[in-house]
Amino acid sequence: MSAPRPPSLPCLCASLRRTSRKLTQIYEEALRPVGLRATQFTVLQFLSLAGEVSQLQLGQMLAMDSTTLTRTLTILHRHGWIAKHRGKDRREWRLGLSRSGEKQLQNALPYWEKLQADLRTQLGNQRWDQWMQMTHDLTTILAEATIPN
Amino acid sequence: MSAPRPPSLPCLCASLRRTSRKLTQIYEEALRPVGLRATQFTVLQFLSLAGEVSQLQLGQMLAMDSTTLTRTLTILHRHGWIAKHRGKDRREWRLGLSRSGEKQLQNALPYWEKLQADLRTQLGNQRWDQWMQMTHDLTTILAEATIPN
DNA sequence: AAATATTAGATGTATATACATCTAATTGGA
DNA sequence: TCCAATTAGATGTATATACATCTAATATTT
Repeated sequence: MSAPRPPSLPCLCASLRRTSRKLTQIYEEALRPVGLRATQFTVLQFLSLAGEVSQLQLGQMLAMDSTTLTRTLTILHRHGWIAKHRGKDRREWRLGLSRSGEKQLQNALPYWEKLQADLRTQLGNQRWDQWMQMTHDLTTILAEATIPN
Repeated sequence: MSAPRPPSLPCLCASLRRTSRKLTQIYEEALRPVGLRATQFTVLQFLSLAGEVSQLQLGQMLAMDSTTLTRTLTILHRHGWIAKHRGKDRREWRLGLSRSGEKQLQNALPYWEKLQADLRTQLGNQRWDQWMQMTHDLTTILAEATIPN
């Protein structure tokens, strides 16, 4: 028995969150063998690409509240995957990947790359590219938008 | 000082989740006056539109694990917004809105409608419609997709 | 420089989310 | 009918997420 087709939802937030849940389930299944959750993989990969940043900067770039990052970083640090030291401003953390964190990211990358490739095939190049572009665009627009009260 | 532009992310999941976080923050701010979280509003609105469904069906249509719904429904029921009774199959719940739940949804709708309208303006009709379509489409594709191991 | 305001991150709390496992009810077979 | 297998939802646990509030450090004002 196949699942019923998902109904369309009138709320953009509801519709996007539903897609996000579904996609996250798929990515987390793929990353389960390496023991990374979607958010954890995202932080590791981002630090690898962006180099050293503060917690606040990391939060801004991922549209994640800084206090949310406190919890995520605690988990990653507990595993030994994060290198952190105080900045010139001693309130802030300068964050990067530890040696072990680089290693863990390398462990995860093959699973991630395979899934990305499989999804690209499923969606077709055009739709895949459109999604990559549109998610980035909307994030940018929302970051700059002034929503009236 | 304006926030730095969000960098593009190579991971579809990361990019979509970032958009989802940002959009959720905006919707939750708009719904705060009525005391509803995004997920809670979604469930109330969905039940209003779909009528009586079981917990499992609700979960399938929202791409939400049934055990996640147990927690969300507990909260909504505590507020008195959910009507539930056992189905012919006595393991399942038949779920609907209570009188008070209808009322609460009505309270929320003006805030939701205003935000939807404001966002439609910000994005432009074309991009808005594209988003409504693409989120629905991707959810459908992912629900039917067979991702290789 | 001293007092005040602001800022970075931590902590308390509530909800969101899903997996593993459990219980109770139902279904399918022998 | 009786038993095994399946199924709906509940519960335990871990993480994700953000707001309100707190502390310590920095920046601003007088």
